[in-house]
Amino acid sequence: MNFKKAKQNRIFQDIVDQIEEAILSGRIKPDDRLPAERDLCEQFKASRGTLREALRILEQKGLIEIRLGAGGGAFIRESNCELMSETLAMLIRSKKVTLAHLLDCREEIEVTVAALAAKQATANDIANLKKLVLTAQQHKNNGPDEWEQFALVDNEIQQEIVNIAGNPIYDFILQSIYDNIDRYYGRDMIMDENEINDTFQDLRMMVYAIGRNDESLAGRQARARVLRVSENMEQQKR
Amino acid sequence: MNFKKAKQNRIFQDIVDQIEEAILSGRIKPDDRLPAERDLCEQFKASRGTLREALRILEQKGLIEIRLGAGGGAFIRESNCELMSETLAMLIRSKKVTLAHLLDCREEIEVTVAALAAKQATANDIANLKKLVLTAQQHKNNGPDEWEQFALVDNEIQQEIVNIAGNPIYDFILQSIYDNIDRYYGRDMIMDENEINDTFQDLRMMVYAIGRNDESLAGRQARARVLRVSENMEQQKR
DNA sequence: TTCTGGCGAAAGATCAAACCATTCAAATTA
DNA sequence: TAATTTGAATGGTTTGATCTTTCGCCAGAA
Repeated sequence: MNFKKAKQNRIFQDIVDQIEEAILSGRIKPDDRLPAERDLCEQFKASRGTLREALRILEQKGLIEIRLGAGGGAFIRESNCELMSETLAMLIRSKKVTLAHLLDCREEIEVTVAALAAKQATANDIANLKKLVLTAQQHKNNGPDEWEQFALVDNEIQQEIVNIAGNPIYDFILQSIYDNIDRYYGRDMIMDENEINDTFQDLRMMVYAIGRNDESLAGRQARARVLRVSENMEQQKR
Repeated sequence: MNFKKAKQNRIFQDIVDQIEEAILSGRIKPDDRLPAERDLCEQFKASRGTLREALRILEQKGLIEIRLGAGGGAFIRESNCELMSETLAMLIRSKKVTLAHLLDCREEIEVTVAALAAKQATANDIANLKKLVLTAQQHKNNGPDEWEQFALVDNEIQQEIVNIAGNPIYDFILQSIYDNIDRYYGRDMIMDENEINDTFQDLRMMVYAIGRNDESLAGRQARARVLRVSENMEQQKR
């Protein structure tokens, strides 16, 4: 037999479970506010200390956000991948994961995602992508003042490709990886004209490949693109 | 500018940071025990309630485990991917992720990992894999009594391949995905003789491909293998 | 000698009742 | 009208007591 140890009942855990269930089942929605601590104590018939331990756990799980002062309290949060990012960050801090691991993983997953997107893209998806590429092209041609916006559209395209791939797990993983790469390098990425042009070509080709539902080409282009980004980072590091 | 809001100083957060730093930097090691709550209060000059909120957070992060009774206390835990699994589990419960997403993601990542392993496998790695395949073959040939051990060796081989790929992020992600698939299906996987034979052939071929450093073939074999597992699951579901 | 039950200390779990600090908004004042 | 004051709501922290679980030890029984 293989039973798990029956953890002793801890009141705060029961409170956590109840609130968590209410949130995840959608019974209470993002931006809703839980009753004040003192009221919750009444409802759960628990002391404030115990209740607060429960709130700490929910807060750390990213399910609620606690605001101070009048009108404050525990607010339900939109779920996001912050917790996954934090987990990765811990693995990095404990030296189990390095920057090279992050970059490699990003490369492989972006390739996978691009191929998936190519396999599944509908006419509608492709039209959207092409529109975004046009926008990017305009920003590029309008000169250095709009390069920042170019970078934004670049991100939008990447995001759209992940959406087309249709599996939110990749989205969460990639977001977490980006977050942690940013912590190494800072968020800002400086490109000169050549790099902008190269990046744009990569984008155009990748969208072209996805438009033709060519998985293999899309994957290759995705790899080319992400390798260029990695190189750019390596240079700025020095 | 893009600063994060400077959260007001919360004492328990400061305590969490200090202990977390001590753990992740290795100043205190797994199985070490923190001082008793009442002693820690002294050291941090904080009340027990505050200290306990900090311990709750550390416990939730999987960094410590709290045992009750005499000789109990807060013990440093070996870091593992439990937290990542929990995160995934929450995404599933909130309906953002489905079983199909898990299976797809598993498929793509195992393919990626097999290809990486093929690219990087050393002679030593390959020898290890072949030894494991031989063990599996013996268990298979020894009949139904040893099929359970066959399954174990099967897992070992998969684990070894992830190790050869050399990027722990894949390991964490895959473990988390397995954990969550198990929660759907239960841990036990029943195979008949045909399935055992097929699985063994997949294994053999995959190791063969890795042994020849043939990324493409390794990837294809990995896909064949994981698809077979998925099918088996689908059947048992009915 | 060896097993068993009970006792007491260690350590976490919980409770209760304060008081402090922050924030918002309504009331007051210049 | 605009700036300032003030009060209430709400989370943050403290203190100290009590309950519960667990472990080790020891005396008595088999």
